[in-house]
Amino acid sequence: MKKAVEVSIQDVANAANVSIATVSRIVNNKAVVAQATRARVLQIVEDLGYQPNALARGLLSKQTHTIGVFFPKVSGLFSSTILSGVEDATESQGLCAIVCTTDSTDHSAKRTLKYLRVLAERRVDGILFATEALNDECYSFISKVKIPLIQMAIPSFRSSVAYVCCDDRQGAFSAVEYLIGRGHRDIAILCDDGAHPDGEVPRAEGYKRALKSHGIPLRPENIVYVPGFGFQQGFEGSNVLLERSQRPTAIFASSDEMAVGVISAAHQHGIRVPTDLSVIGYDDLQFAQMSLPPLTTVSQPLYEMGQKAVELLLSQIRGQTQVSSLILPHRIVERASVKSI
Amino acid sequence: MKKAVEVSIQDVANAANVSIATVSRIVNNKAVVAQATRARVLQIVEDLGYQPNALARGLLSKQTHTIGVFFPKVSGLFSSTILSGVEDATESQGLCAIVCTTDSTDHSAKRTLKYLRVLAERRVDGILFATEALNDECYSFISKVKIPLIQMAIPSFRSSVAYVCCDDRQGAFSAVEYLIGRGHRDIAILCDDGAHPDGEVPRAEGYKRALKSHGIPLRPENIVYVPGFGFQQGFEGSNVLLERSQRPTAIFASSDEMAVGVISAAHQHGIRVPTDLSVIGYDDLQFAQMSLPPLTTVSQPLYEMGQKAVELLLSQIRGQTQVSSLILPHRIVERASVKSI
DNA sequence: ATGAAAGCGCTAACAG
DNA sequence: CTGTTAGCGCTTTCAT
Repeated sequence: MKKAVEVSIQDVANAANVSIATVSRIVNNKAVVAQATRARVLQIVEDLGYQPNALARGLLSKQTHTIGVFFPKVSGLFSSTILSGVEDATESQGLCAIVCTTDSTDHSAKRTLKYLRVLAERRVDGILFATEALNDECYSFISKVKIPLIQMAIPSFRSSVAYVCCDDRQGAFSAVEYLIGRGHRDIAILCDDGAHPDGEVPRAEGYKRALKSHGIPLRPENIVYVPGFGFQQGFEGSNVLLERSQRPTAIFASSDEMAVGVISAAHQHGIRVPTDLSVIGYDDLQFAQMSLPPLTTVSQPLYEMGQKAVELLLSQIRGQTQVSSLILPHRIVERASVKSI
Repeated sequence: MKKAVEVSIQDVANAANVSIATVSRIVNNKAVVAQATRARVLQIVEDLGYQPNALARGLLSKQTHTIGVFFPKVSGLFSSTILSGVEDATESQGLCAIVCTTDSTDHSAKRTLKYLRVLAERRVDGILFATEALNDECYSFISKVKIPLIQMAIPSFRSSVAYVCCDDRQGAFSAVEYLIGRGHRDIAILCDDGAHPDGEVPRAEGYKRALKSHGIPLRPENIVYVPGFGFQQGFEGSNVLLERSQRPTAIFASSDEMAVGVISAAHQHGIRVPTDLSVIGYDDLQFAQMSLPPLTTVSQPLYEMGQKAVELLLSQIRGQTQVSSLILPHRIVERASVKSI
């Protein structure tokens, strides 16, 4: 017997003694077809296990119902939370998502470019790009082949590409204000030194503003830049802070992983969190509630971000020329890593 | 100007004054073509930004260089580590991976079935299935459409489907033996009650054997079954253990998340880890090293598992009828959650 | 070395 | 209501 995937519309037509056009109509519920034939054909479709060939369809319709989703290589839970939102949205819309991982260590973006080419050949309907700013070469490729594109988790500085993200400056502002509200005055920040599109570090900006708007003088040594958002960076970055004679009473970490790193470092120094030191994180990943103490943090709606990105992309695919960007709200999730003083 | 993706082989042929056959030969490096034409055509391909249409190619070749990868919905880091291995392997092989999430709460596997149908229509070259056993309906669908399939992370009980996983019984045995080697005798285990293919709970089996082989009597109340592998399950499941008058000196948790849950519960009870209680986890996910104390655990090579699965799948796709399964080695990673007594 | 033509599986006019 | 036909973009004989 033929493999089920090898039976074509022709086979069905033959078996049913109708033309392939009729089979097509029935399978796609187009036009009116006699009840009798319809039933007969449907039965045969069933018997033969006929599966319409999406390649042939796509060739005609110029739509593949497939999108590509790019994530940085090693981002763990952060990315997979977004992906989860993306995947739920695509699934419910009848799309498929191809995952593409970018290599952040490779500044020429060779891997990204390779994927882009592959996706273009496959005629994906659109592309979602997370977390990293698109470099020029990649961007020019995408705009040359004119594939709809939405940026996630980070604002795009190119006016032609819409994005969905949170306002990091605001989020940081809230976090620091929260700390201030709990009586803290000597607050440090740990942040990634990665160049942001506009050259600033939004979370550091938010931090500065919060201090300023509360009339708290900025101590420059309270801002420490580290290379990345990981546990290691949090751990090492906080050491300089913790070993100072006058230690800050609170640390705002730019990610939950960093925050957990801070807590570990504190622990090694015999500093208790939150008794001796308060720490607040950013993201609200799954493990924020699993840490000891459970982490107070700025929650980003990552899952929703993925969902919304798919919606935006879809409306762009459907021909909406001007799609607006989306700034999702963050919120503080209070747990137990901050003490009032 | 035409979108680059809309340039067809015909356009190139016209512009170069050759037939489409010649363009095809050049693009695919088939047959011998005059140096002059080759150069000219290549130049035009470049100028026009011609991208061969993968759909058309696939229609002819019956190969899509695409595979589908199934993961349970809420598995976070566990799945994404495997996925990372899968994606690296597919990328280097010139394949694309479509992520499909299964809904573990839905016992009829509606979502899985829907995806399976979609993948069949797209004529994916193969399927990778992680973590959950395939239910009968899904399996019969796959075998009907004859799509090559490899199971990951859990052994398959169907002789026709190959798998790559670790030996959980052995892993559990090692974990418990490790504990015994550190002087523990009163050891509890927290395990998922999910039905395993063969109806047993491999980690519980390994636990029992380890005790037995060291002549330690089994206390039935030391085995506690919980519904799942999460933090919550670890937390709640360990409570019964921790509130007992005679508390075990060590707990073997069936996952790192559970282990962290145990540590949190212990903390709440004022029980120090590892001073008052030792705990060992399973998986060695990224956060195992971030916990306080850092978690001693059984490391599963999840990333490698994903890679190997792709290799197995590929050899099956390439026509290897008998592909063998693979049991990857685990190892104990010593950190700081176990004390010698 | 190159071209013409068939055909992969399907949809969409256009006839009947 | 149903069949015929012309492609969609490509690869692959078979000629030349």
